[in-house]
Amino acid sequence: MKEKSNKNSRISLSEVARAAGVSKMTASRVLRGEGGYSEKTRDKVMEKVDQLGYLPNRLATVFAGDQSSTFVGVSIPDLGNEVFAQVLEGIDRKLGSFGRQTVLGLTQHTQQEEENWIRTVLSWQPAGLILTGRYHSPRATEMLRNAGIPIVEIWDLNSSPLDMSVGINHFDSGFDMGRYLMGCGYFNIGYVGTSHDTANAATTRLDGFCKAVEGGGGRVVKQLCLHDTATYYPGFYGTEQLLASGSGVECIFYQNDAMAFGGLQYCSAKGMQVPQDIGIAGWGDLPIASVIARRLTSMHVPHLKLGQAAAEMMIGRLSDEPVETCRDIGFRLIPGTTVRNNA
Amino acid sequence: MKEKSNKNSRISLSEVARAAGVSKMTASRVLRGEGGYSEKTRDKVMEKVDQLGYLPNRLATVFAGDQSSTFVGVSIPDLGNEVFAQVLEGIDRKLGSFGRQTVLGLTQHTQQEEENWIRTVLSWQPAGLILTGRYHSPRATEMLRNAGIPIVEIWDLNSSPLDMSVGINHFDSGFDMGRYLMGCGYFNIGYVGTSHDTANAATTRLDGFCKAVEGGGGRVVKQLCLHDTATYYPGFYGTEQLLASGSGVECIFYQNDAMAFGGLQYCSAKGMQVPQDIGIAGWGDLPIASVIARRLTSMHVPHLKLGQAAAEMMIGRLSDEPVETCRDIGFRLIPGTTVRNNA
DNA sequence: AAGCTTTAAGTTACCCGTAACGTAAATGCG
DNA sequence: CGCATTTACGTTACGGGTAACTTAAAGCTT
Repeated sequence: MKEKSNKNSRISLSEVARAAGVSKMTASRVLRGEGGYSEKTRDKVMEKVDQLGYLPNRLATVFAGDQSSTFVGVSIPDLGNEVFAQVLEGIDRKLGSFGRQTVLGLTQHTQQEEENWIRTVLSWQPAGLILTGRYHSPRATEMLRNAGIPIVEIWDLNSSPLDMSVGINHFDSGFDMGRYLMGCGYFNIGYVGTSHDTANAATTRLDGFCKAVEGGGGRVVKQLCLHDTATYYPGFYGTEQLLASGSGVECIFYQNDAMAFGGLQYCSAKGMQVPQDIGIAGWGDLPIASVIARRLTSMHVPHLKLGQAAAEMMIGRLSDEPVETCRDIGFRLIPGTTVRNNA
Repeated sequence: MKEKSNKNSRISLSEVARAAGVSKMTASRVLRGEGGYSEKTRDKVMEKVDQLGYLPNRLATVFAGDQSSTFVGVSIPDLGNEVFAQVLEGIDRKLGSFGRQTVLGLTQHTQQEEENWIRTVLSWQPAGLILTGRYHSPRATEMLRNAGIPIVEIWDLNSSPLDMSVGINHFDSGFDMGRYLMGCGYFNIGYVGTSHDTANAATTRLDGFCKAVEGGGGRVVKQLCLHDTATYYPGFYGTEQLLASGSGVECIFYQNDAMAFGGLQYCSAKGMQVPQDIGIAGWGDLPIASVIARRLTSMHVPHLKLGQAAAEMMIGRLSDEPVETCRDIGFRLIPGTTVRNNA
């Protein structure tokens, strides 16, 4: 009655063995190629494998407990942000080349989503987890500690990680950008970003940025768009609001390049010249930043390399190789031509 | 000796049951909330669950064969292409809201990679598969047919799908763009894209495009960059090569928006005015296309909606609801301002 | 209070592949 | 040729959870 079609129709090892006239164990040995059978037997078994279209059930293997799974859970805040898409691509390609599969989780930047996803994915006995960000809910942290599997926290470099960490120091990158803009002669500087109820890397960047600017005698005017994803449109409207507030900023630093493009577009729509009338600086250095007419001032982070490094650390740990638990992937300021040159 | 830490340390249901002084079965019933136990027993079990930090092992449940897994395999060519990143986001969000997890596979546009991934992911007993594209290797096709699970082929609408299909008619979208550009008064039109050894949606678009242009008395000059991903730089250099070839094209249609941005940049770097000196048309309508100074002529495809539709079809099929097997998600031509207006 | 029904458990078997162990036949060797 | 060793298998048990069945106790009815 009840259709369990796939379960019933799936060919099992026993069926292959029976068809080949050998025991389950012999068939298993042939499939794993670990020896202990004759050529004739091997051919017989392999013939039936092809004939019946047998596909092994990895669930059973892992479940038997003699092997760990080949899954790695990877949590990413969202893919609308090109940066994270590239990080994910770097991770998946590298994991894939080592025979591991990515189980994706989009956390939408919330700890609750992350916690739910962690609970679910742990129930699938993953070989390890790669998580974006260093801030997790208390329950999540507890589950992660108890999981007993390798964990790589990426993006936001964490000097005391749960297990391993790779990323950059966001505070420093914000600080460097602040110092650079001050060096360009700006003092009254705006910031346009999105607001988050929980701590995250963007907030840390802003902290570093403020420290540099305010420590250098400047002023930071913040414009945080509520409940918006950090893309073009909030960049556009955030800029409009900031400029309308009468704060008289001479330069705007954005949470990321996408928002900066939105800002550029607003300024150009209003007939403002960049950088003559206003300076614009982004963060993240999207590929397109080097392809628009004016090179966007930004902060370059090697996204793909970051993803690959995370996957390498995971693979290394899974192979019991010694791995560094904390890796700084670095960033590089791109001067660009969208802020005035102080030279 | 050998550390199998996670295996040994993971708390099992039996341990919870023993701690609570009940049988495994009773504990199982409590956890599934299916009744047949007293309140006192429930509290006792739940107390131990919290105390020991028990996490169920879904592998065992699925393996037992009484439930299908909550995994859905999703293959995507690459995430460097923003379009596919958004499709994936749409899929994962929707699947997640129904308690399903995405197992990712990046196929790098090759059938061999896809086949390998399919083999692996099927061994994990997924509930279903969502595949980008309609062209699979013969072995892959055979495995898919035998798998006995729901399969959604996305992106390239397939009127006779393996199981279900959702996407757009790429031939028609190419045709419509060809007719539009002819209508703008262009006759000598270039195409810049990447070359693929296997059939794919971009090739189908080009076929439709050629049919419209050549059928209307025009000419298409193709410039296919070998072995390159379809992003900004091949767009830039492909444009350079096409213009250097002396074909005298008046307008260029690109494989996608990213390549078109590369072309725009090349033209602007060479001092050519768009659309006065040359027309530029992209495909895909990236979010940034509406944020640059000139609105890029393009073809809009509802990416996020496409992903969500795919996930909905999958969920529907898994819930034994009747679902349409073939869904056209549609496209819309964006006239933009990067081709001359024939009005 | 006897008899019946309901509730709250426990027991057994099973899913699929593999480790560990057992065994019979083939081979090697002096 | 007889004994030790290797090869080529087969057999049993197991992992973690659940379906199906069984059993004991409690509740209800008249």
